[in-house]
Amino acid sequence: MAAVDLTSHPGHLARRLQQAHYLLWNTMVSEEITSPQFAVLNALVAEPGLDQRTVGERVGLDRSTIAEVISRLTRRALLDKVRDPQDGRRFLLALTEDGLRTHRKLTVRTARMNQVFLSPLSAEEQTLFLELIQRVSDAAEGLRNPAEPLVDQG
Amino acid sequence: MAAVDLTSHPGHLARRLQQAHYLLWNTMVSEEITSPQFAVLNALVAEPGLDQRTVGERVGLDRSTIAEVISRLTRRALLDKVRDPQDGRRFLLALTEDGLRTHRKLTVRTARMNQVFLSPLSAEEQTLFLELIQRVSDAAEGLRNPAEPLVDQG
DNA sequence: CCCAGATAATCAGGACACTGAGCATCTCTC
DNA sequence: GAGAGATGCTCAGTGTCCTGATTATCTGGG
Repeated sequence: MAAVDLTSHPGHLARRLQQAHYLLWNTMVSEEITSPQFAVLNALVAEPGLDQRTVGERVGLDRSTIAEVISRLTRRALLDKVRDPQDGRRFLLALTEDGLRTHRKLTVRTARMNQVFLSPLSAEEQTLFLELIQRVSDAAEGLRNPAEPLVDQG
Repeated sequence: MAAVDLTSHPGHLARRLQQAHYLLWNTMVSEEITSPQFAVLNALVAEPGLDQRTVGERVGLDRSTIAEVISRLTRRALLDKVRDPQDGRRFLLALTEDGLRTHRKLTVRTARMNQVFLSPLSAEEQTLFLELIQRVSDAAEGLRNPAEPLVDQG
């Protein structure tokens, strides 16, 4: 009676986009390491010694998810986890030799995959595409932590 | 040493986009019904009496995931599941009165949410955005089932 | 010094999302 | 009509994702 066309729903399309990416990642990059796991490795290459929460912030994962991802990476000996002697609540994270090697290897493959993934778009469209996604995500993200809680008392 | 800028990675951005959408959906549409669940309801409004596999195909969910989603919707009495008398393997699915009501209610809220979600973009950008996502997803999806398996024997 | 609030991590519980394996049913062919 | 292959569904296992509650630790005020 009143069904909607889901192709005009950005949320639905976002889900499909991620599935498409998952598929391509699995065939072109790795069946062992997932895309979020690579993001964590990458964050620790950029800034070794970060704590869990901060890594999560860098790659966009909440406290629970980042804990799980890190536990898997630790189990596979791709990163080390040490109590911060300065602050007993924190764990300091850093890649192992194996983690570094893995990151290097996957970086190359990831670049190739991104090319294939975006190949249906022209060069200008690709740039625009990335920019549009980012603007939409950033805006919605902003709604989560209202920077200024809107003064509404006289 | 060689960390990558994830903002140029469409996969990473796709994940962030979906998280942003999840957040907005949760606050503006429903905390009970998820976006994939709404997609299933919507598919059954359009075509009542579909079987599980076909619904999954319509909304982009694999056989296992669609089974779980349907089991949740059935548990909440939003849809009915009946053995196909013509084909004992199939279950025929159709919305209950409650399911129809829920779909109607959420359709309105979803439209509002989509507006907010896309509001950082101009009207032209919005159209373009949806089109670009779809083109990328469709292309990657196409790699899954090669329509013509490329004859390579002389 | 001690306690209250903030902060890092864990745990429990729920919802997607995929693959591979297995079961029931249908269908096609001989 | 009996076996072979295809097809719809379920189940087991893994990996994101989220929220709410709990635990351990730190910090600041009295």
